[in-house]
Amino acid sequence: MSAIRIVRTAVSGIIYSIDKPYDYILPEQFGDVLPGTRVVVPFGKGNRRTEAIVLSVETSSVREKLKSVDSVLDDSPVLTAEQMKLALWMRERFFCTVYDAVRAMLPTGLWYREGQKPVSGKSIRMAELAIDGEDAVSIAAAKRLRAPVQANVLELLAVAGPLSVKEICDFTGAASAAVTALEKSGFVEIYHTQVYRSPVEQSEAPGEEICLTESQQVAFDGLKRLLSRGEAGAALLYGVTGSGKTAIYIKLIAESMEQKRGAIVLVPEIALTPQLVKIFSSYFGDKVAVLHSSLGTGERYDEWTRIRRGEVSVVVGTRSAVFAPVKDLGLIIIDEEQEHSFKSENTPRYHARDVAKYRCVQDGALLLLGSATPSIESMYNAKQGKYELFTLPDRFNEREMPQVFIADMRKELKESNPGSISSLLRGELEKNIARGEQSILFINRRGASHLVLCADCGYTFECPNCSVHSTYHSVNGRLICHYCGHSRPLPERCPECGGVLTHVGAGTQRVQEELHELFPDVRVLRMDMDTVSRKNSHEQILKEFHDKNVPILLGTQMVTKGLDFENVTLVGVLSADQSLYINDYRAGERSFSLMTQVVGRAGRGEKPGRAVIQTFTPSNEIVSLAAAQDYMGFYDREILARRIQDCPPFKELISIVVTGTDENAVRTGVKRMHSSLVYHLGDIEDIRIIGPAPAPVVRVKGRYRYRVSLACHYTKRIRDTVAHLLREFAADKANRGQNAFADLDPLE
DNA sequence: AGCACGCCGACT
DNA sequence: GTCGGCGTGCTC
Repeated sequence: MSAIRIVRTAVSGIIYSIDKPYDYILPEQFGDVLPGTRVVVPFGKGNRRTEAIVLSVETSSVREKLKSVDSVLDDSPVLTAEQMKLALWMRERFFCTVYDAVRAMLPTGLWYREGQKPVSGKSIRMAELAIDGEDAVSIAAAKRLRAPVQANVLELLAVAGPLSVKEICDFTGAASAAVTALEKSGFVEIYHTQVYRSPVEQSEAPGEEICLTESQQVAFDGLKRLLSRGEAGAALLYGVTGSGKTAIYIKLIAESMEQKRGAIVLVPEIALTPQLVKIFSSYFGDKVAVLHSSLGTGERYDEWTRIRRGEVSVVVGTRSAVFAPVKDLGLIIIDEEQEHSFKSENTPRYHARDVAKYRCVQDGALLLLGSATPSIESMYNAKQGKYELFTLPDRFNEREMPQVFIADMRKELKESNPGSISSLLRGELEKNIARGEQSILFINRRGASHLVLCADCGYTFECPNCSVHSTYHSVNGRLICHYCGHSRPLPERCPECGGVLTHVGAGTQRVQEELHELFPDVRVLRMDMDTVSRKNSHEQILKEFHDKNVPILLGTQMVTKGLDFENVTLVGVLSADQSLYINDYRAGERSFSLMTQVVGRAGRGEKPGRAVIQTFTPSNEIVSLAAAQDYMGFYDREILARRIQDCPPFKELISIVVTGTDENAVRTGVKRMHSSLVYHLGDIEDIRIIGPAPAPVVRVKGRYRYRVSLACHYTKRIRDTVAHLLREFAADKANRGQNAFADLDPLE
């Protein structure tokens, strides 16, 4: 009997607790199949078709009772050996299935769904001269009388070089038959090429020569030295807002391209990619690709393909772009590295910074973290010498930092101003309007904004599925749940006592109305999730703000970053409190970073800037540190708190979350999990086992969520034990109907 | 007997 | 997660 081939695979569509390698017979007919290739296999009792990825191929002479591979999805591996290793590492570290990790690395179009064809590249016909240009011109002259169309085509190709058949036909008015005829006679060669649906907006003008300031030059030289070593390294570039980090990124990328190595640049938000892509493409042309979640399936697939083929040297994108299959990776830049969007809140619950570190070690690449307000962890690592620290202390062109005022909202209330604009801010706005200068107002919409409550009994509207307050949308007059999307009309009176309903806290719409009352003739542009949902609308709003010199831009998170307008001389933080007082050890860091960024929006041009921070607690130290733009002061204060709280960077936090529809069952489930953790890990000296407690949002989409958290050093023993307990939890009948998952370094 | 439903447990 | 198997209990 001849040897049979067996593939060891990681299958999709399974839960973590049964994720392990599954072996299948690989029938002869499939030819060579390498690790990293996707296959379809029968799985489970019903033998339903499941996508799987080949981990390894072995031969065996003994016929085992195994099922057989159904089909092979890829001609060649879609993941490299390194990527497969990364997937296995992610499973260990983030408690996901191997395939969860694989899915994060592949573009959506590649996924297999029964009966559905995967997206493939579009191919077009290209025509090129098969003879040299001068010959083509003389042949064209000879053909002029008998075949004038062919003659035109030849002349065009001689001048313009390779063109698509369609372009030729459009340009000369020829039928494609003319081109085919030229191919037959051997003058022209026709070939097929991929046409890429590229979302990269090419910049028309090439980028200007970059001149670095003295401090930029020092940082660049140091980073260049690290990059040229060609071994894994990490650095933190701490540069105040407007200090010119992007210029250093560009020079560094150019340097790595010089060394024939690729780069990945991660940005926190989709909204920031087009700007950066445009700048980068002015320096690196079509060597730039962009990857983020709002690309269409086709676009994403094409960008991914270009990257994989090595046609791209720079990838710009959001979190998942950290997996971009860049050839000879030499550099990963994470801009605004403290941003929470680099942490995934869904399976696989990875942090892009962790993945980037792993990839840099794998590839001997440099990891560069850039920020005006580095995360406490990163600054700590820099101070400990784990990262090299580079500092850009000055704003570009030596512009002054804005002058910051703090408005006491308690006083406003006492002086019977119940609105969301303090008299101080109103005064500053008036000045700006009079001078024809622009202002940006920032609302933190987290938490209680858009809250509707009863003025008499204090009744508030909660979503019937989730334990969060519903958000009132005046567009359709409905209460909408921010988490599950459930919506219902707003009743006219309080359903409890019949009292009058009032709006508390303010969303962008409410503030816009208020601004309209204060300044009836002044235009206010609004930028938030509602107005930005349409494609490209973000840029349209900003363009309008800039071009039409609209006096006031009002918005949420998205107004805080990347915007650079000369005429903006005033910014306002309408309520600093909402983010300060949420129950999360990073609330201070988040608020400080937010306020610093907002303040940094003012005075980017010639004129000096002002900022107004409104708060009900003006004595809060973080507010005053942000007002003073004193990051190091903030760091010194915060690092002490972190040490006391047993939080990162001193300890890692891992939460184990139990979810289910029956609240009591979930509570007993999480208690069981808690005692297992105490039993298995209680002997560790410096571990803290916290909880169990309801998750910050205890009910989401009808499921209750309770959690128990560990503050500890993230050792192999911890990983193995948590993995073991998750499997044990799933296997225990007592936990039927409940789900347990672990989240390393959870967001809140 | 015949079947609807819910729970169990295995998944290569 | 998802399916078939199988027990329970109800109905014809």
